[in-house]
Amino acid sequence: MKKRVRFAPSPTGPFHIGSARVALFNYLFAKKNKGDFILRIEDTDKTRSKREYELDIIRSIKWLNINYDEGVTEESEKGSYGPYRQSERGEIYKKYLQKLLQEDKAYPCFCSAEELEKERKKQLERGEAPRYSGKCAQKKNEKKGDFVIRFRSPKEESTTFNDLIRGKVSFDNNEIGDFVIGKSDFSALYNFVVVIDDHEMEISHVIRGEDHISNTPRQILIQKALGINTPYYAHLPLILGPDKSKLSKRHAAVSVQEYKEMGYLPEAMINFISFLGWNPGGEREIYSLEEIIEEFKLEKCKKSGAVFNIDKLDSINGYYIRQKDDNELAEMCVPFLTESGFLEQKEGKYFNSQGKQFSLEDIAKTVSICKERMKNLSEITKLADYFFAPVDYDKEMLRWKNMSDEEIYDSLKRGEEAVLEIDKWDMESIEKTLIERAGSDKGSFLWPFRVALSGKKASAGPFEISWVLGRDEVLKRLRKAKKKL
RNA sequence: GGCCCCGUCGUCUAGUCUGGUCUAGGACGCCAGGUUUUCAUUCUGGUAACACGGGUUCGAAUCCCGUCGGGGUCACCA
Repeated sequence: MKKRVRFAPSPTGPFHIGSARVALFNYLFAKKNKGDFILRIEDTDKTRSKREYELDIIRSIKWLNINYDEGVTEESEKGSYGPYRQSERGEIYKKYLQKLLQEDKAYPCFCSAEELEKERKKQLERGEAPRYSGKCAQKKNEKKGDFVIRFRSPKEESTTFNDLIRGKVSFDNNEIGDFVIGKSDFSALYNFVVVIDDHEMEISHVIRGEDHISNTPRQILIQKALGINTPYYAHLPLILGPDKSKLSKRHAAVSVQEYKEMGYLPEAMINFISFLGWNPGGEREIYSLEEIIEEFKLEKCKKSGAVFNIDKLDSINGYYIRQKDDNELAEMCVPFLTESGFLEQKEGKYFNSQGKQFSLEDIAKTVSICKERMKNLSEITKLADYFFAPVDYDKEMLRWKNMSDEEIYDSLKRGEEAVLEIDKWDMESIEKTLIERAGSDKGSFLWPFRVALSGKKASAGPFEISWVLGRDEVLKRLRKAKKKL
């Protein structure tokens, strides 16, 4: 039988990194097993669901290069099991809800919310699992006002399923109680719609977060009542914050969009996230998406949660940045440079605030000498500011060790002469000439030179900066530095 | 609190199923050193863990039991 999996997020907020991982694992499983991956939008909660969040989900998944075979797209939807939005599947749920009602496997409950809340509190105080008393379970055809539809769950025995990651998981049926599956207008609730959709969409494996474990017996009970098959279940461990609780906004940035904006590369995110709670075994840690698919096995998933370690992400991201082709990297950096005001894009050309024009090639050169210092794309603005804007710095920064002002001035002057001597403006000639001129005391020559160009204590090297800046600009900056003394 | 799940360096993990090759390996971080004008890159070395207690066994990180610890979940949300 063909394996079919789904990722079923609710569009109730910015797309979460934890959700992204669930989506990824479903995708990996589908690809590895030549199955189908479906994106279903769980928007039964009309008040909280928003179209903008739905778009955020779709775009984020796309940005990560996770493709799905069926489901909601930006424009419409694809696949033959639709509609893929639960808000559009009301009639389907109604049919099943009525069936259960007719067979007396579910019943209307007229208890008021206040009543229920009181009961719940009491149970909680007594240290019991709150569950419905069953007050309306026996009353027939009471017809006054709104009601909810409760599932008549068995009071004896237990429900057990074989989790593909955790093994046997068992729940006492008596702990479950008669839970609500729908309302008087025949709109259906989560535990019910999931079962119906997974069945109708012929989902074979449900791969989701550990937080759904306790919903699983309820869903299995509904499947039994309906006489439909139970899919395989696999519950992934959660992504944790530094305090080991579920990763949330108070720990770190949690939306995929935020990571994109900070300048993390999708391939780095994928590599990092897939190795949270999963590992192919062995010592290699850098894998492309294709390689991860090739290695992917559900059984290799860990059972325990994994702390989201931003340092590790940074290190992986830095690695991917260093591997990137300069031109490609330049294009990826442009949005960050324009966003922060260093460059302005006009008719496909780039200008700095002084009106100086930069070609993409210029930017690529700049990026090429900064990239080994970048942990993420946004850092280009701090690392390369002196290429796009005038430098300003304190005179003292020019001082190498105990040099006197005169020595610094002399050093700068020698630099100027050297620059004039360089015949061919390429990296080798620049380096060769400057090194020759530096003599044995490289620091006292190279440090003031470099600071004059970059205005920074830490930056790329003087040869590299010179190469990118060009002779005229280098001369200009050296002269400007001399005037400070 | 009830129920469910989990427990190898600070963190991500390999090893656990199929006990011995594990005086527990790798990565990130951190520390020290080499290269280097600076920072970064890179290279070398170091730091640091089988939660605890009982068993079973010639032998346990690996199997069993218990304890402790952590997390998840208990809606007319999903």
